[in-house]
Amino acid sequence: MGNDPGEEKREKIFSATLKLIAEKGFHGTAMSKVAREAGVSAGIIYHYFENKDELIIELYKELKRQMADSLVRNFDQTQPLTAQVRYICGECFRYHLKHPRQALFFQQFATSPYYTTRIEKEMRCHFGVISETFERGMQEMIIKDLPGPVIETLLIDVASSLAKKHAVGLVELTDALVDRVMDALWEAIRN
Amino acid sequence: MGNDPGEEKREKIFSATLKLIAEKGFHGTAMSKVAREAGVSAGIIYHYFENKDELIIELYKELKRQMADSLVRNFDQTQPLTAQVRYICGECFRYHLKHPRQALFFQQFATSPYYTTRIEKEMRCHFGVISETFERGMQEMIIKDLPGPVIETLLIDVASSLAKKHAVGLVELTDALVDRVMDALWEAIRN
DNA sequence: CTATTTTGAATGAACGTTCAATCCAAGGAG
DNA sequence: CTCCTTGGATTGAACGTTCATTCAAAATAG
Repeated sequence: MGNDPGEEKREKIFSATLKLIAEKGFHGTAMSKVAREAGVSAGIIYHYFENKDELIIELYKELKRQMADSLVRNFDQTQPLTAQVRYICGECFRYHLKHPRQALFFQQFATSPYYTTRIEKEMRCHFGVISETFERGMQEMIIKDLPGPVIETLLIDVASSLAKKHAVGLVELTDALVDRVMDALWEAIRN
Repeated sequence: MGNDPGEEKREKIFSATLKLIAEKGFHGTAMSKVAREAGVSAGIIYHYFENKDELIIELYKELKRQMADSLVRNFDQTQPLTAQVRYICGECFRYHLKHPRQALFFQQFATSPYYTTRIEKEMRCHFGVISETFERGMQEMIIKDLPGPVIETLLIDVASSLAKKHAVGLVELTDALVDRVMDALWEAIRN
């Protein structure tokens, strides 16, 4: 896979940034530490990113894209809506449990000044299939007619919040517990 | 109300700290900025608190106490258990919507190195009535037997996530919508 | 007067960012 | 094959700023 070597370096910087931010938070993550963790010099980060803020926002977009891909990849639109919602919910949990650093990062990002409507709307396109499915579910009165961001909160934010608590040891998310939480969320959403 | 003037200053420092931490996070909140926001000199903070860490921990304890008070204030133990549990759920959800800064602060604190079992056990006493009610609710099968942190996520993290989205304009939280979300969450929690 | 509260300049460490200097791969010339 | 040129990639020391914290001195209270 003769990848662009610059792309490789970008990824190294991304993954070092993700690791440190998950551990120490935004302001606890120094650019010099990112450089050390990525095995590059401090200056080179500014060759690939304008500054620290842009690095963090670009990382968020990249991770959001990856998550959306993962949710949509095996999504089956021929299934009944109940199954579709459960699937999305389940994938969400599994994804965040499998990538605890991303869960920690997402939580921090969502409660930071970086989080804006502009960025969130920019990311909407990656979740097209999913939101369309929910809209149809609402029209057919199968699920409650709640605004998209509310549904997102109930599925995605709950998953990342719980995954974060799992990552720091506040709760143990067994498969059985995840199933029960998904059941509970379905009760919340369905009509 | 001839309050201790030192207590007034403490409160000023607390509210400045809360505001800045909710906006910028722990590391993004400089002591000098806290001082400016509180309208005091930088040095005086160290007269009331040993250092930044102690300030943050004391703020957490104070806010936790305030929240517990607010939940218990109009709590009516003569009501049927279902009404009691619902009442607490509703108050909790509304409290965090009403105090988004506290919600953001709690979220940050809970997943930071500041958060320890020791502090949490110290705070238990303020939630006596509340946790007893939840326990009885679970025993009598009124609500689902889910771990505390999961219930907390459904009430508190959902509330603060929605409050944030409301703040950036991603969704408009009308009273009617809040009621509907609260109903939905009750469906998730109840048995 | 004494005792307590308050100030804000001073301190050294750590931060984000810059940039002159170097490295290195690729290619043409001899 | 060797030498020279070229331009982007990379380095790390250096810069100015900001940080948490301290403390002698000033203000205030009793």
